[in-house]
Amino acid sequence: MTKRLNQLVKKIDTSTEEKILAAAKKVFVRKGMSGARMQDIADEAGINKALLHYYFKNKEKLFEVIFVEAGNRLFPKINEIFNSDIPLFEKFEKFCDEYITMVMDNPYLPLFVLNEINQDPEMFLEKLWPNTAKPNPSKFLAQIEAEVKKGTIKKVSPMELLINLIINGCFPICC
Amino acid sequence: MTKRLNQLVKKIDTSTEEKILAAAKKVFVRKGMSGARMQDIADEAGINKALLHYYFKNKEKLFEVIFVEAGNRLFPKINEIFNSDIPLFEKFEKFCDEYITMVMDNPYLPLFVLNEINQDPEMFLEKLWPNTAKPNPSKFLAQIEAEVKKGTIKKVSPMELLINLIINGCFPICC
DNA sequence: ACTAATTTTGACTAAACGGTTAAACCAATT
DNA sequence: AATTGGTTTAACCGTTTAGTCAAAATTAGT
Repeated sequence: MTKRLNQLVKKIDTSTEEKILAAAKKVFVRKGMSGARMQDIADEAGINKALLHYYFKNKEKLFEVIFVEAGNRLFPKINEIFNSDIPLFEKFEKFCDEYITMVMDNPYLPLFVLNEINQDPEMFLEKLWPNTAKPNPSKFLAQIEAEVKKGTIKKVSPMELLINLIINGCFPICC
Repeated sequence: MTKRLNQLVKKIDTSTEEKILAAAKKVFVRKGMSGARMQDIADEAGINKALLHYYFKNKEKLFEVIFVEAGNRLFPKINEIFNSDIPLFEKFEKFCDEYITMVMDNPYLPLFVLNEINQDPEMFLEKLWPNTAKPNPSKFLAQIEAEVKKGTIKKVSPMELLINLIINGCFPICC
């Protein structure tokens, strides 16, 4: 009786791994790698600290999972959007819409990712970049060049424009 | 002989306090409060770790000095510029010029300050804000309203405009 | 109901870290 | 030369922290 109930509850309840990941995300994103404590994550997940090491080898591995997930959410389908065939200004709209929505749901995410990339740029290149669809800026660049020649926009560096979009999205509403 | 030489060297050499502050700035700005190690700062300054506590009571106090100094450099004379009587677009130019120059000299500063404010907003309000000339946005706001009515610029929130200027300055050249 | 495998825990360890202390050092004064 | 006061250091201390381990609890198969 209780067994069947437990099984049912187990299926309904979020699994331990999911609880850990949710807790780790919350703590890491808020405090950063060096500021986060394994004990805090365990408390947040409502489990024993040793269980963290049972599911994830060590702090670094657990952080890596969160960081990669956060990065893939922050730079979601930037390339998919900007490499696609839709007109440039529709790209801006689509990007801003999706991006700002995401930032509003995860306010601390951009600063977190930006900061951790700053702390350890190699990890970004090794762990995040390979998982992302590689950029093919040629199309995006060509579209910008075209608009510049038409005179619809001023001459800008495509990369700077992208960075501006990403950075400005960090503070869509606050203050 | 050596005594006189030492005296001379002592006067020529930067003082210990200056060496500590320079080292602390370098380490704190790079690694953040939680990531910085007192030993690293001591090593960077080329001194014993205990000497840090001789000049500054503890890590928190030393950090505070660096944070306040960094903040006062990052938000330098924003108010002085934006409260002044010069025309709006000259304000933009002056601000961008001074600000970007500063960021180029201290690339890690904006992200550092932004991040630490995020970690402990109260410290910002208690330690940094009081040392800054209070803002008087009314003039700035009025100027923007005027330009909007003239049609020279689109309708924007003055605060958002300021934030955009500050944030965009974080990545003036890189990438 | 019994057993084996999996999951979870409390207690523990070793290292890292912030901070303290007493002694050594050094220039200036007498 | 001895004394004094500010400066610097090596050694040390207590706490925190990531990580370990064996035992307990739970689950799943028979």
